[in-house]
Amino acid sequence: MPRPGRNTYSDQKPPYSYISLTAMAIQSCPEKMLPLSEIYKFIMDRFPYYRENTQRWQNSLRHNLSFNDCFIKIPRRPDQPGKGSFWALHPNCGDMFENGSFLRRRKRFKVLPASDHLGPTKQSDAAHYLQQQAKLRLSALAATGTHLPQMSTYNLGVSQSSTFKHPFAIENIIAREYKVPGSLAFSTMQSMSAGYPLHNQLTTAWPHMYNSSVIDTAAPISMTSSDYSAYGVPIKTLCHGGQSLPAIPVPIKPTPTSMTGFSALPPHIPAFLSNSPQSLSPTSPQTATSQSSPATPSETLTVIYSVFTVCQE
DNA sequence: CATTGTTTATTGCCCC
DNA sequence: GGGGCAATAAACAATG
Repeated sequence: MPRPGRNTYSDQKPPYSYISLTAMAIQSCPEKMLPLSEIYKFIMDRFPYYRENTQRWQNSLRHNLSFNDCFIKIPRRPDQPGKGSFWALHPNCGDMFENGSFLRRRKRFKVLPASDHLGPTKQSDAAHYLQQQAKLRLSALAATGTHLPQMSTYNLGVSQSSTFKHPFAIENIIAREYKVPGSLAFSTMQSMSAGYPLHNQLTTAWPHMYNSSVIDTAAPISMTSSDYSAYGVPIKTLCHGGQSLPAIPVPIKPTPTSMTGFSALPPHIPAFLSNSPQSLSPTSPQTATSQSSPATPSETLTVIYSVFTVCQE
């Protein structure tokens, strides 16, 4: 296999499917939902290959968004300006990728037509669920400062198929995208190498991906620079008290059956859905100092249950 | 009008 | 060879 030159190497087509790329983009933002244009931007920022022939791949990507049940549309709130909806991953599409790797998908995620089981399988439920999740993330964000706390929102009782983090896992991929101090980025790299026996894996295994922290210091997905929220209101306003929940928008892709609401947390949420990128590194300073985080997983879970209780009424 | 979203069709690859 | 998945093209509708 001839190795292409270094210059052309980074322009190679990434080994990810559009589903993987989209999932990466969605997972990279704190709200875990992005409008289409932001998904485009994420991909183009990270993968130079996709800065060309945009019409072609963007059409394909839109096709994937609509075609695959693992993506759900979450409508903007009425006071939210902008075109198009937010896109999120279906909460039950966990373990879609083997070992958390975005290189390979286990099987196509399909929403089951029946609704007599646990978890928000229906599009409407999933959208509802994700709305709440995004709100909780933002609330936690505002309560703890600029970064997400170590709130492993779904980690309790979740199938932790991957304490081992595959180097192709989302955490390892998007971690570099996060706006972190240089020293932290370095320690993250170190911990990744420690967690997986590959030497210098990022620079050798990801020639097709830019380290956007170099080319884009104002990381577009950091919370502070994110100019959109899923609720169309300033973060501070949104998180103030969190008492008066806005009306839950109706999902755009309705199911024929009536909406029953969901009475339980999803039975399984993948680890890659639950972890903030910072949490991938057990040695990262943020992890080391996260004990001061006010929201423990159990506390967060309690909050979630409370929200669900409210929403079911 | 540009963007976003849906749907259908075709093709290629991989695996059983 | 057939089935499943993914990439691509294209037509078309909806929307801001």
